[in-house]
Amino acid sequence: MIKITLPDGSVREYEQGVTGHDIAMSISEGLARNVLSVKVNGEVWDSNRPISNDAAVQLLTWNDDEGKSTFWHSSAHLLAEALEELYPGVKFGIGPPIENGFYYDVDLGDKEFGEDDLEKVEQKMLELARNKNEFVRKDVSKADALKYFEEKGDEYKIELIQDLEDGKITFYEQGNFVDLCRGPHVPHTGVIKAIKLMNVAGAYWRGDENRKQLTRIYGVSFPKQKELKEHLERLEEAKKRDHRKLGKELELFTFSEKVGLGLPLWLPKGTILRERLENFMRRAQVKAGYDPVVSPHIGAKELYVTSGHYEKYGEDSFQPIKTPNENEEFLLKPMNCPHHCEIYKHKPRSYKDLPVRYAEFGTVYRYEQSGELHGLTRVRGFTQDDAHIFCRPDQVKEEFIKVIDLVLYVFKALGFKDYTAQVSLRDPENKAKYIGDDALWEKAEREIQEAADEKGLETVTELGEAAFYGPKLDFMVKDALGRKWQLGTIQVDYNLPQRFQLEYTGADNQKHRPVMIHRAPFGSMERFVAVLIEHCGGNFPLWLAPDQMAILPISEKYHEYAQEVFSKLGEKDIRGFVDDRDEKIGRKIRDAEVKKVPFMLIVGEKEQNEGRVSVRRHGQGDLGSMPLAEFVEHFQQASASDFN
RNA sequence: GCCGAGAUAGCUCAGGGGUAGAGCGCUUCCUUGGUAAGGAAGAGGUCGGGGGUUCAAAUCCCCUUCUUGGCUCCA
Repeated sequence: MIKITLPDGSVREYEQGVTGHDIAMSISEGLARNVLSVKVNGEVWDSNRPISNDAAVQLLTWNDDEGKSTFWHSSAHLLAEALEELYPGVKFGIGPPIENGFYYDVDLGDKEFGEDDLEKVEQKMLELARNKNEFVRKDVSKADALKYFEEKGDEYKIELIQDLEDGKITFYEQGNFVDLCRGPHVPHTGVIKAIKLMNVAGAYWRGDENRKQLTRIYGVSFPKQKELKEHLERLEEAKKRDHRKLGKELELFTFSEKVGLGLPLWLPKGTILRERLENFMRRAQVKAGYDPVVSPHIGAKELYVTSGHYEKYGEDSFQPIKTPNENEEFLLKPMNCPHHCEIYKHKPRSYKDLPVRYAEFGTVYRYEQSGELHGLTRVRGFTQDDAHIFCRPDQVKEEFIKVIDLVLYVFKALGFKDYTAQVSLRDPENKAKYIGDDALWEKAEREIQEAADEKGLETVTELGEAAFYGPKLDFMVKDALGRKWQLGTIQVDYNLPQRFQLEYTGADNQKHRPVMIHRAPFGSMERFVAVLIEHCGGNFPLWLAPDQMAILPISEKYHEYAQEVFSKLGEKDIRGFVDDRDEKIGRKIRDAEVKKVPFMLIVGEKEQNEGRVSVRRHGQGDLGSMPLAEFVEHFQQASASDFN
């Protein structure tokens, strides 16, 4: 007999060789039906795999993330089985579960796989699922594993097996399909009841753009049809919050082919929103001891040769601008830091002057690959809420922490709770991608982690995500459709001060080298606004809303009073418009609601006679009539409470 | 840049070899109104661009530009 400890701490005795399924059966038949896999001493196993020793066991169902992963991983195998039936000779790459579903990378030879094929494959999968084929685990030797896939002619699996250790290789078989796989899997294909293949995409084998591009088929599956339906409805809802859609509907920004791809045009309402954010940041920065600076949009090529940007990105950048006469070349600035370094250098610095903090809403231009452009989140011209802090080495951590405070303040003010703090380090396998010496990199990496730890920030570490001149602390946020974007970023940099020969005179009367901290709490105005739009679904906090109120006269007779209210509110910095169209009040209300205007002020005979306004709040309805002064007070309170 | 999908009126979209359609928006007129769409009339499109097939192309084929879902990249 062996002892099995369940998550609630209870211990039960079972025969040696008991399976997760058996354990579930001993609790209830219903549970046994729902068990997808089982966690044995922290490792996820098939629910039908025998347990031979005492163990801590957790039964995993659809309600556990790991249970879902098992389910989707098995769905990927089912997809592969369907593909093999429909397209004999297909070769397989990898087919993992992902956050919302699964995919399989396949080589279909000459077959052009389009979206029309998805439904056919989907039907085949459902057909195969109904066979309730068991997933059978088999240990195989490396030699046998290689032999199997050599005979099958699947070079991708062979490559994968070659990297595996002999003795630890397993195959899984369901129906006529055999795959290299470490598992685990659901008991049989029959539990997969609802399947939707979402889309096809090209994906490079092993993520290497120099290798063959395989066809990646994305799908999602569920144990119940209803759950699939709900999932698809959630996706539809999320699409309604897409900043590209709302940006158009609310007239915030637009693009023009004639202006150029990836070059956003800010419309008046979007510009107001953006300026309010900028002013908010300016005030916060004044408080935090930053000095504003301004630098031009271009800089001599030599500037970027010095900074290292030219060597690193010159080929993949907008090419230099040439002057008509002299042999001069200028680059559109891709970064503000070289300019700020030169500002730092305009006079000698004493250790007593540091830290110096230069802030600029600097517009930069980067040549992004055309396939990368995406609404406002990935563009070719954008404005960073940039600043560079020049400080002594002993001030780095303190300054870094102050910046973290600023970023957190900004996120809090805007109600961003769902972010990840990511420590972005060098790829240790590929140090040639970065400039600067190891010791300084290590020092910077240590300082970032320490600062984050001191702020009690929960961080994830990503290798290979550093900037080429230094490590970063990035604040990542997801958009409506779950795509991750980097917003705020803080970077410690020992390299640029060296390249620009920045100095200050220390207490010892010797020259010393300052350290630079690059930081942008929003990241860029464009991306930040995009994420903000999706975050609030276009219902901006009152203090940011482009139109804070709409004055809606009942009829033409009250236009004059409406104008009077409008200018009185303007004096109190409450912005909006008078809807003086020849429409009925119901219509005006509807239009203001659709445009997500926070306050609607209805004015007619009663209001005019008594100096009042009838107030309606977006999404809430009629708040009743009140004297204008009372509305101003109500507005100001509402505005302040929107500011977290 | 690569693989897939798409582009028809300002917006959202239908149509699919034989003289371009709807709803909303816009303009004009009627209506002067009380908390989510008042009525009528009208203007508006070389069906993204180029080439080909055809008696005839928005429609079929090829190329191209842009948009889009991914991949790679992201100072």
